[in-house]
Amino acid sequence: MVDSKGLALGMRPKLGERVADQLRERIQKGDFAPGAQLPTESALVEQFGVSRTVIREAISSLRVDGLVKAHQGRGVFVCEDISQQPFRLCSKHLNEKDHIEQAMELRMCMEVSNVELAASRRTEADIKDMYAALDKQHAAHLAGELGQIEDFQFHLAVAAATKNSYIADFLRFLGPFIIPANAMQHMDQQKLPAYQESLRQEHLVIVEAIKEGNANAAGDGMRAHLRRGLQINSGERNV
Amino acid sequence: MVDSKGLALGMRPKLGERVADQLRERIQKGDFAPGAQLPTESALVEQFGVSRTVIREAISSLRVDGLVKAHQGRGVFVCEDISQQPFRLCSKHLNEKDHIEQAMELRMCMEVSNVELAASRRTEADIKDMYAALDKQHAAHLAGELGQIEDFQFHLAVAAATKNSYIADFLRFLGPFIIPANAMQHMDQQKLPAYQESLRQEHLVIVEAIKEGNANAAGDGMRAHLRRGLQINSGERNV
DNA sequence: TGTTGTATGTTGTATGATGAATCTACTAAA
DNA sequence: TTTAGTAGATTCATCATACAACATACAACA
Repeated sequence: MVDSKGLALGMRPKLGERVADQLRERIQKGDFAPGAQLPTESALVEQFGVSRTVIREAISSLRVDGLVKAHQGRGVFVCEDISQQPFRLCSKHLNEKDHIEQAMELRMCMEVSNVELAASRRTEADIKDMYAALDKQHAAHLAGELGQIEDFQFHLAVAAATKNSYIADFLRFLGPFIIPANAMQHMDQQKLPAYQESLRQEHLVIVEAIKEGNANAAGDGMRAHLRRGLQINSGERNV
Repeated sequence: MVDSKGLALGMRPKLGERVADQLRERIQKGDFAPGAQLPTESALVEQFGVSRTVIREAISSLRVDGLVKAHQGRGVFVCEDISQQPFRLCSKHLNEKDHIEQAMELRMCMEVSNVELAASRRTEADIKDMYAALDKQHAAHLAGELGQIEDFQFHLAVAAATKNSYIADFLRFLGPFIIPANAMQHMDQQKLPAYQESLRQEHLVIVEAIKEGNANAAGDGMRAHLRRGLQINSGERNV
């Protein structure tokens, strides 16, 4: 213990997180090699001057992150392969604009290839799902809504046609980063219907290409579709 | 409390994880809507019949996963946007073969598009980095090593040339899923040098295309390169 | 030699208490 | 009535302690 109030650490945010960050850092710096045992909880209690509750909270974080593995009766060990570490799009180091642009670009990379795969593997049911999503989006547009959710559902239907669950999962993961970036909500109300109609046409081009099994055309369509969305978002708000 | 031994839950793995899984399920099922408050710790203690320690451990997991946010003095709330949820390739539902294939395919989708971006944005320094990685790989081959790490370094250098940190991060994330899948370690020692030389040629084709800014050629080269790796891994072990 | 018991150390779980942040309801003043 | 302020209740954060479950090493024994 450092003092009666508590803290060798500063304590602004939760103590457990601060301890977790420090341990994470030491692990990634190689201070604790893969496979090595971390100091015991009681040792960490002394080192950090916090209670065992906090230490356990910190180690719990590292465990969820797949960085360490705890064994009852033995100790806590750094994972040999950190392959279980999750992927995050942390926007800490980037400003909002770059964050959205890079996330969109990541999505574009994925989807252009996806749609090519989808074109070679789609079934009749997949095509039907895509049209169904487009119909729902159209209905949303007619109802005066933006239809962003339905738009995304279409892209998910394309991803599903790849028959690769990881691809669909990844697009689902990217979803929340993309949807709020859509510039439609800032768009001139006058121009909205025309924009929505052009969206629909782009989508239809993509579906047709997938239906025909034309991977190149599908890829080109998707690239053009997303690139236009990217441009609208990045430079031309309120045009 | 259910009985003196402790368990309304079964308890084989850690109690905290079981509670966390149940809560996660209820959240994703919509039982607790986004923004809604979870039952208080003491309420959960009664519901699950476990101690506060376990409940807090479970909530800690959900917090690290970005599913909930705890506020001192107010309660624990389901996140409005779950956009902070990390992405994982969990192989639970897939057998090992499908897992590797789908992960490889995900990588292929990414890299084919990456390399096209890289071809349009690369600087002299990027090209230099790529050649440096290839040289190291060649040296490793000559030293009788597999050079898988160096191989991956080359691909990271390509990703870096996109100037999009998320793309590079994502490839780094995929790395551990890919590297152990490489079939080189199962390959006939006689054929290894020839295989390594062909790898080198494929890599060189890609670099040349990037250098010339030829996105199509770079994409084709990468696609061919990775597709061959996929085939070797999937069907032709120990040939 | 091979097996069993025991001691010790580690994480997992339970429990009670205190502190800090927040919310609610009530009171007092304008 | 409206507003500001205060007191109390609620809730999570942290601390401290104790015991249970498990792993390991080693001594005791057949």
